[in-house]
Amino acid sequence: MQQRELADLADLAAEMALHGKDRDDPAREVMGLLGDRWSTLILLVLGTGAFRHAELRRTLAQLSSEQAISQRVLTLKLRTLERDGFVARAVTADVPPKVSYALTPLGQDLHAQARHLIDWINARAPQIRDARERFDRADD
Amino acid sequence: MQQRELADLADLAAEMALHGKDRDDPAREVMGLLGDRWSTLILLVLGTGAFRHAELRRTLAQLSSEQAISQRVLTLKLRTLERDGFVARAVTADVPPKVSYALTPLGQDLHAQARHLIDWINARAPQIRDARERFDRADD
DNA sequence: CCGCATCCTAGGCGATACTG
DNA sequence: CAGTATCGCCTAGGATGCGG
Repeated sequence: MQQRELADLADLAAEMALHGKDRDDPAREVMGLLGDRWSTLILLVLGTGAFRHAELRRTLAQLSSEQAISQRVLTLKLRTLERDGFVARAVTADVPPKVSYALTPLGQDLHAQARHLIDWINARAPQIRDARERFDRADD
Repeated sequence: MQQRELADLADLAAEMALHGKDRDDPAREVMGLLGDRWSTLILLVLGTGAFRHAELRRTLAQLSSEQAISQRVLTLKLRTLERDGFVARAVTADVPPKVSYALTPLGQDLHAQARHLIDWINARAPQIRDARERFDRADD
């Protein structure tokens, strides 16, 4: 049971690219995006079309059932998504200028991955809930 | 651009199941698992077989390049994974008793999802890095 | 309307020391 | 060896107020 891993572990490390800890390596960070409070939801909403900042904020509030994202955090999340190339920020030449956000092709691709994962989880939700119930009961 | 969403948003909400905020609904929490510092890595390692607590801790340390998980957090993460039915905890009747952890079938399934996602990200890593570089350069 | 700066809190995580 | 308890840090994220 000791030698077995030596081969496997090598590519595991490569897979997660966890050499240092805060490498600029996308793997951990993108996983982090999907796991955080808002990014995935933003992805889901932008998947339906382009949104302006305030409009997006209102929509997120609806979806999240009255619990709104602060504008500070929305700006932060959009910046991160934009920096990674998942979201494009467009500013009109109007006066006053209007800012709108939309998914890039890469962002649409990520959006698809996220949906796939969410669907998988939702399909397993009953199993998971059962497991939790059993665990909490056994534990007394 | 306003009416468009009304239909879509309904199932978006259902999809993420974000009714309250801290529902016992698995979707957000499992996404959170994948995004946190250790859970995915634990999944990856347990994907190669069963491990005892200390052994697992050492292995994780290797993979994460000398940055070890604290035993407190390892216990926490294993508990969460166990509670959700992804990991099974087995105790031998020996003296002294030995504890070992392994993936359940559901856990192996999640492991496969995680790998798939990681592979997707790694395949896009160059694009993402390019986007970042462009963003950081433009931003001055 | 968009974004920034400031302040504050809750929770994740690490370190250490202690029990069965 | 497995697990718990205490502590302290550090970051995500909320609230509010200002400037463009």
